[in-house]
Amino acid sequence: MTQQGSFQKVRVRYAPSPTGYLHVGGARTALYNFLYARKNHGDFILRVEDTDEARSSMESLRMVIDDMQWLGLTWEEGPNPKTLEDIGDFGPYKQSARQKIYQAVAQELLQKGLAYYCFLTDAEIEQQKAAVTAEGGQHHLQSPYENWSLAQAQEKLKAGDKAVVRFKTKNLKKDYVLHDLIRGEVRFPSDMVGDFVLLRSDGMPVYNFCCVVDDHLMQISHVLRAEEHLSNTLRQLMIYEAMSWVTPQFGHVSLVLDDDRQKLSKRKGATSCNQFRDEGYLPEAILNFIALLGWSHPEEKEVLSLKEMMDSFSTDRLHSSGAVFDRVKLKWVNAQHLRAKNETDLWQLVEPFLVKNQVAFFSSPQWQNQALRIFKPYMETLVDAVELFKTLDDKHFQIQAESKEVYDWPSSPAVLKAWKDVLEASVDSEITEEGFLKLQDEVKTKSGTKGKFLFMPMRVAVIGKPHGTELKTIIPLMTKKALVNRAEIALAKVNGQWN
RNA sequence: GUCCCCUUCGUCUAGAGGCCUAGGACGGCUCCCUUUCACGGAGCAGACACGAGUUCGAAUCUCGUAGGGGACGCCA
Repeated sequence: MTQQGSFQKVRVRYAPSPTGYLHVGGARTALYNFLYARKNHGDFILRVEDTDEARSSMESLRMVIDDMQWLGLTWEEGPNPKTLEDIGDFGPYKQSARQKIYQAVAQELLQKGLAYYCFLTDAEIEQQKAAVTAEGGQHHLQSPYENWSLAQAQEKLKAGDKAVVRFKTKNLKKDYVLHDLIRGEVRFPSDMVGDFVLLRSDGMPVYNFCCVVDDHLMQISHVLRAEEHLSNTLRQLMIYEAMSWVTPQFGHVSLVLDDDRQKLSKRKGATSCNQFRDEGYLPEAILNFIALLGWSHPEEKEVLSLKEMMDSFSTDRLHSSGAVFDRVKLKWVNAQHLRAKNETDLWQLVEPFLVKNQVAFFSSPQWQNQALRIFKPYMETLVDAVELFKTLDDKHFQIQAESKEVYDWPSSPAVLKAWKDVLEASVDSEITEEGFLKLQDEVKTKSGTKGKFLFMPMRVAVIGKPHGTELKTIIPLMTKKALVNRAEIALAKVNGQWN
């Protein structure tokens, strides 16, 4: 009999296999586990499932850990984020370093006759599969070795033959019932699976086996994981029963899908956390957005801080159908978090993007704060700052094609001429908001225009396009010299040709 | 193919038998604010996959059908 529940303390884990970047689907699973731990004053453990030696790498582990750090999902136990050395009392936390543990458990199952050495080769398995498929039957593997005695098998092993250890699924109870936190009662017929591998022929354990062993040994109380593992749970339940171990509470969250309702794919755009970081997304926005893909706040709040999520998280608000990853809504969520930041903090985030794109800026914090105050409502991501700040950098100044219509107005040359003259006549080297308002009045009188016929040509002469920020707010951020220079370029253009 | 899971506006979701003429958010559209754009504000359109039951009453419970997804590895 396997029991469910009855653990001293909430202990949850996120167990990535380090075979690439941290995918947003994985990040969501990590987040749910993290939130559950924080809400229930439990432990959050990072376990590294690196038993697939061919695909796992230290570089990938590094990437996953960096992304988790960036997101702010911290763990009590697992690899130290800097040194990668284990922290915690239940280590090692890398499965590749736990082989002896798995082998001991496998031995116990072997001794009890609940598992057996199987010497079937790949070719033999293929052959058997083909034969069974031909007659349309169920293709569970039938191993001729399932009833061999341990001594018999060990002799063959000594002779140098390679064998895997298989779990024996004959003689088990008819079906297994899983009480899933999200899906309720799920019943699996035990003949759904055949004798599955526990240990590979090189002694390395296979996922379903080490997962159970580790969850038990690490005293994991709750397992929140992706739906793709739902049918694996049957195998795991069988192992728990064979070892008479108490099972944790399982909860299977559904998959994150692309807009074509397929599993999220790279072809449609970013899918990994580091890509979103490069695209100017805030970690709190990513967290907020992915949390809402399958979970909802009790008061239906949409813009949430990590703290608010930690305080209000519960598994009963997790739901079971697949969720499409809507990049448009992610942008909106990002904009909300971005606008909630004060200018000083925001500058810290924006500056690296400007530097990377060689956009010049003034070092004065007053200038930076003022610029951000103006640009914030125009920004959805940090990269948006690049185009915005370019308008203030002379080497990026150019009259955009969309300005042509404005320049074709008969009154526009007069406005530009007046603007340039008035600017040059001005005694100040920096133009304040009040100063600009005076100049603007002069231009109005001199050119005899008003409304959009006045403002649009002037805006083109300042930022290179007819739409954008209010002139009186942006002009104080520029030097008179730069403004005169731009006015000259604009005037030359309006008098010349559009090519 | 077999087994398992899922199915509410285009998308994310609220909804635990009467509070549902189905609520919110993103997106769309309209209007307001505004010299433009953006922000902000107000409003409009838009969904219970289908079919049978159970019940006085069903988005909610049951069963079927259809569609989607997942698993069937010496991957995780």
